[in-house]
Amino acid sequence: MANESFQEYKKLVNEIANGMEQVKQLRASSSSGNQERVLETMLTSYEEALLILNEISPEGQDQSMMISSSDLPDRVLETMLTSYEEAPFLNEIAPEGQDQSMISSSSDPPDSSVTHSLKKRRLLPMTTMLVRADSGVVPDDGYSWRKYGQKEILGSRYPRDYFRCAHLYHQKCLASKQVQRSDDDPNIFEVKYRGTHTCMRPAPVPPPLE
DNA sequence: CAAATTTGACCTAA
DNA sequence: TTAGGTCAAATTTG
Repeated sequence: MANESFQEYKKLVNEIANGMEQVKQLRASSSSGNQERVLETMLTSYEEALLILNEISPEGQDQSMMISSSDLPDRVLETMLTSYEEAPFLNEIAPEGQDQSMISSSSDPPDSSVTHSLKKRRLLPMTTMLVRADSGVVPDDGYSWRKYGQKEILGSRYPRDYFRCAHLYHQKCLASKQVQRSDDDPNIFEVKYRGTHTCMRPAPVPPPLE
C-alpha cells in the first residue's frame, strides 16, 4: 500500500535526515562555544524526531490506524521548533534550497498559539552502560560524584540513586549520573551518564563494557 | 569542625 | 493526580 501518507512519511523522514546532515556539517565547520551548544541541541531534536517516526512507522500491518497524517508532523515540528527558537541566529544561515517549509516561523503569523511556550529547557540525552559489580558495590569510574537523591522506581525492585559532579560549585561542571541495580541480575548496575565533565579532575576513565 | 550522605518534602511534566 | 527528579535539613562520616 504505497498510499499517500506513506509517501509523505518517507518524504518527511528524508527532510529530517537531510536537515540533520546539514546541522552536522555546520557543527563541523563552526567553533563558537554557544553555537556549538545550540547545534548540539538541534541535532538531538532531529534524532528524537526520527525516533518518533520510527516508533510509528507505517511498516506494520495495521496501517489503517496510522496517524491521521497531521498529528505526526505536529509532534515533530513542535520538537524542532523548540530548537529553532533557541537558535535565532540560524535565520541568517538559511540553507540554500528546499526545506524552509519546516521552519514555519520566519514570517510570524500574528496569533501563533505556539509562541507562548518558548522557555522549554532541553536536557541532554543520557548514555547508559551496564556495569558489573560482583561485590555488590558499584566500581569507581574515576570521577568524584556527590549523591543528591534516591528514588523508588515503579516496577523496579531497587531504588535509583542520583549523583552529580562534586565540582558543581567550584566549577560549572554539570555532569550527572544515575545508578540503578538491575532487576534480573543483582550484580549488574545500570549507570546512566548525562553531560560531560568540564572539570578536568582526576583520570577520566570511562567504565568498561556496555 | 567541614564535608558527604540520607531522606522526606517539594516541584513539575505527563 | 502520579511518577520521577531535585532540594535541603538533619544526620552521619572522616
